[in-house]
Amino acid sequence: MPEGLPTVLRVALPIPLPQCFDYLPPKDGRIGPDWLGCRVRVPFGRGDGERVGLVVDVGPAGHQATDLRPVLDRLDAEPLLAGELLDSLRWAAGYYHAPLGELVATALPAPLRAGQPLPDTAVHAWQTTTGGRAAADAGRDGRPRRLLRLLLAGPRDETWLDQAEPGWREPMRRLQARGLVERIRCDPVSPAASGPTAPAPEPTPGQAEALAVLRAGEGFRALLLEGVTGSGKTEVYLRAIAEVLAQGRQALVLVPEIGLTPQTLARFRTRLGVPVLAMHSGLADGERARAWAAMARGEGRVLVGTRSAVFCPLPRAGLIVVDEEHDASYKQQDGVRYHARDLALVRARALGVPVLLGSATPSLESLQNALAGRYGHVRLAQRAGGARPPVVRVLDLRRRPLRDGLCEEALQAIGTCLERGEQALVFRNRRGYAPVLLCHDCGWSARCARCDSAMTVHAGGRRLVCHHCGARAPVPNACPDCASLGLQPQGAGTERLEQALAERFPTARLLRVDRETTRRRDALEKHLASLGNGPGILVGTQMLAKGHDLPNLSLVVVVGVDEGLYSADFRAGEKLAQLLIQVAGRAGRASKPGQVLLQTHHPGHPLLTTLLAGGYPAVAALALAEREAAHFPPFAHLALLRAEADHEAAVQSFLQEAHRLFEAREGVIANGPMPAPMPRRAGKARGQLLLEAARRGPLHAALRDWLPALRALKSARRVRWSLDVDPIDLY
DNA sequence: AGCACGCCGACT
DNA sequence: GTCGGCGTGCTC
Repeated sequence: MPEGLPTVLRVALPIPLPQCFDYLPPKDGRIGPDWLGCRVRVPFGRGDGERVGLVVDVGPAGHQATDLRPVLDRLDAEPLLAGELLDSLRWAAGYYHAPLGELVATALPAPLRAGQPLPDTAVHAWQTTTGGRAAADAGRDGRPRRLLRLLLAGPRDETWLDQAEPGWREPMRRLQARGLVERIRCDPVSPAASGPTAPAPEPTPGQAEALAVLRAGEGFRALLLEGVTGSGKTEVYLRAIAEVLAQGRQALVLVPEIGLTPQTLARFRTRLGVPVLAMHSGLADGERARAWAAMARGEGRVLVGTRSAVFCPLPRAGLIVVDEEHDASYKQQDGVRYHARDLALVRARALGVPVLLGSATPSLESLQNALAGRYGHVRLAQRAGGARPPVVRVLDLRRRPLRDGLCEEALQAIGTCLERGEQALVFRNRRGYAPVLLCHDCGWSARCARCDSAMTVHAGGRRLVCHHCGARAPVPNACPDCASLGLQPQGAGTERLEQALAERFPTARLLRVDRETTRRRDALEKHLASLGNGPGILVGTQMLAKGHDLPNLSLVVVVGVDEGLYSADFRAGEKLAQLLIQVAGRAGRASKPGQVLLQTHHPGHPLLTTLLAGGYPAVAALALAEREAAHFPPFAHLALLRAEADHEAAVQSFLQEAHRLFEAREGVIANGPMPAPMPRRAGKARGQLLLEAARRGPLHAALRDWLPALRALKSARRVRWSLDVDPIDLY
């Protein structure tokens, strides 16, 4: 061993510092390459602070080692995070310019982050004992005896019992106490009983083509599967996953935040015939850790999860699917601001497996990759089962009176729809009663004291609420500026629409779905189930744009299209088109064609005329041409430095100094400081600096040099700042 | 991010 | 005379 350079463990810690930390072997132990990827408990900082970190390197100390401390404990006998996943985390740390320790912390479920052992993932089943088999015919009829009879046919695993016999645990325990049944461990890969599987329908030509493309190659390849609602994208996923399972490999399916419903999971389960693990924010920490561990051990075969599931280990990976790949919920908006779809691509490449990106309205990024030949591209044109696309009409609002946000023509269409015994959906992307409270005499409007935004009128016009900071206030009796009594709620949110529709159609069933009426994930399903298939009206926000099939829905009215037409955000057009297509897709899924009405004051706007004439592909082509001309993504790459502080001056001086530090470079432009679209929010002043580059290389090289200098700035200590690589929203 | 150390205001 | 404000510096 050379002098002065002892072999140390390089440990990544969950701390916002760019470097890793070197530690000596534990007091009595030796270290070797087998430590790589294991968690360790280490002393950290002054006093008796301790942290859990991950060994990411074993080798000679990076610098002269005089003050190194030994690790306290090794927490894993076998590496927890190594190989491809650790490599991908390293890549992500470099790409997002975040500390590796923070990526590791993001990838691990909370219990593992805290140092707990990898949880037990054994699957347990129940079977009868010899005594139990003898006793099955004797005794009274009842629940215990029914359970006993059930087990006579063979052992049943606990997941199966949960579904088939809710509340089975208590009677089963009593049977166990009488020595009639016993609990056994069973092989998780071939569970004792996985229930019946549903037959696969015959694939359509489009589906067959997509599957053929997937089968054609070996190793990594990306396929963009573009298909309208109801064209059978899920069927392609299911078949592709089934093929992967048949080879004994694992599949990861990413879904948007609101897409992970019990129905989705049930569909996967019954078709695939293997346990399907779920991972989403509604899960308890222990459950997440169990799903993660099951995948890590190769026992879990299929994982369906939201954004963070992209960090699950896949030792026997066969396929990654990203459903609704354009969905903004794949972008993490705090901490390490990663994009799960992009990381799915990176991991698929590193794992040497195909990745399937599905959407009715692909992101311009993915579309451009497909057009450039980097991704395969299959369009599923027609809806399965011969259903016809909805008829879209624009309702010109100019010079037409609005009744609480709806024009007479829309109201009549809703009436006709109800008379036919069908359902109508009124879509409005604003909750509350009215977006603005205005004084008709002097022009005053109610604004939030802590944000640069108007307060929304709620509770039928009695309360003011700020949607950005949650501030509440009563609606004043008179205008605070001119004492006029002419205060009027302007515009209509979902609450007002609901009220107006209730007045106009007093006997109709009416259901409002927004964040106020629907807090929990499964509440949406319950609400929709309560509406049933009978005639009725749904009023709601984005939450209604997808999920749950509504076969009797034949009319969609979109209120408030105009806000998206003239937004400052360069992605607004893309987002509006995606939303309109998603919502329109709700209409007429069964045999009858649906109708979609768009209320607008700008019937001639190119986005609307293009959408009507050529659908999403035409809008996307137009938007891509605009982006190329304006040097915006996907034809340029962005990074956004955001800052916020109590005082505007702190934000400004930090961003100015940051800009000054950013030396002129070939191929990278720094713009700003520029005001955030909402310069003050929840009492904090906010600002930003935007970096643009035609190529990623120079941008990342610049960031690598710039960030250490930024961290050293005195003014950086007076603000909260963060870097967002590939920002989705410019604020 | 924590956490400790360090120099200046209103309280027992 | 002290308790405590958060500015600043450091963490293998």
